[in-house]
Amino acid sequence: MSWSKDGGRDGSRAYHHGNLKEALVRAALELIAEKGPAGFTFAEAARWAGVSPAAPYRHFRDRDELLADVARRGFDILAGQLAAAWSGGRPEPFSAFERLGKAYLAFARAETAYYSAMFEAGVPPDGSPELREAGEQTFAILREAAETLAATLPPAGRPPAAMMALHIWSLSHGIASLFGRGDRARRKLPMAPEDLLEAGLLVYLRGLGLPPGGAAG
Amino acid sequence: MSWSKDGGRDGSRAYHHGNLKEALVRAALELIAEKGPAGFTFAEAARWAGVSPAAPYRHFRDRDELLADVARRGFDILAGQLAAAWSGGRPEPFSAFERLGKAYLAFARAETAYYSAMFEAGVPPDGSPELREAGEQTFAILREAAETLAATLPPAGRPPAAMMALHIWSLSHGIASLFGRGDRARRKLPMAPEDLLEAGLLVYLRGLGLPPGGAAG
DNA sequence: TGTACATCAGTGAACGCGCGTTCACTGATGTAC
DNA sequence: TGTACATCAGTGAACGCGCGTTCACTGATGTAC
Repeated sequence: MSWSKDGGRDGSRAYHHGNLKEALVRAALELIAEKGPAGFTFAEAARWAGVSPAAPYRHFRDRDELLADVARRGFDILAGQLAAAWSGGRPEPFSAFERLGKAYLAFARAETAYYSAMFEAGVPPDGSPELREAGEQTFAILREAAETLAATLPPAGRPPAAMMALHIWSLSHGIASLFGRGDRARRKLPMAPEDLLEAGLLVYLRGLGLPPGGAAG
Repeated sequence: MSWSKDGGRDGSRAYHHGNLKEALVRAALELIAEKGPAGFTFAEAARWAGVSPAAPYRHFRDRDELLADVARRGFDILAGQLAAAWSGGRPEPFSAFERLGKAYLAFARAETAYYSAMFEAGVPPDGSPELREAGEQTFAILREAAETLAATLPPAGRPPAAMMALHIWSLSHGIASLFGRGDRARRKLPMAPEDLLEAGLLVYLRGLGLPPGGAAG
């Protein structure tokens, strides 16, 4: 499918890899998934990509820069999935909001390697402008969703939409980190993480006055 | 204060350290605080404790066992602080519950090294019976608090206390992990994490029918 | 279309370093009598 | 109270290993003319 750039020249490796940067990112993800964010080295990523240990230095200053790039890509992907789940709040904000939370959990489970690079590898959230930007764009989606939902709420005692977004993020993140991850650090839970989140969201939104006319709990 | 076992014999180091296990744990905490759970090695902990690199093997099979012991101790400490904050639900469950949440945040901020050993170092929650037990005892406190609080709630549509406990844990944990930590992986927040948690708890409990007669929001 | 040349993305050998782990050992401590 | 001995908790030297990083290099690619 890809490889069109190198391929064709029988089986021999081309001198230029052609896509080493992407290959290193994929290697990092593979190794993180296998051994956690700690157990991955620059040299090993190079080996995994089939390249000499000096080659990665053409693309990343060091291991940390590679990790930060992985985290940034993770935020881009997460933002995309959240946006798709939210889908402009259609058909109506309440159910779209629930999809949003579940998309967060699904990401944590399916993309554990990204998730731990983003949140648990010690990468500082504003270590690079690109990373900070990607993180903010992700949060912007949550915030927009919260704003749309807030507009359907009784105005009395309604908290700022930004705060609602932070609550939802924190709850989803807590559930994902403790119970929803795809690796061996997951804790056992007597129910599906999605159900735990859904129930929590329902209680929370009821505390805000919802549902006034929406779906019944 | 301590050292009574070795001390007295002028300034020379006694051949036996006397408290090496504790010293290694302290070394691990120091190093985790300084460089994150990834950046700490068995050999460095030995050096930090002023002991030869072979000495730790008398007390821990390997680095992972040391880390798991740090995590276990962390849960013991956290359980103690949560129990103290809850304080049997006195003077009344609602305010005690808020203290509980804040104690969780305080722990994450003040004991960042413990916190990351417990939750972010990749230590599997049931890697050892002691660790699992300590984790369960911690959760038992949350659960007891939730049960006491649940008893004050209107019974209609009240979720199981265990689920309430999980919601509160997840929310607190999410806020602590994202915004409340004491290290450089903390995200910026336009308010105190404690306030974010308090507001979230209030909404959640209102969604459960609280406060019927308790403190006003 | 062909040639010369700059640039780019790799190689592979080399280095110093610190880690994990082992080993035979030794000094200190505790206990039996 | 003193002696002999077992046990315990450390030493320190040694090892093989893989990592991070550098260096001069070289093959492939793109471009000017």
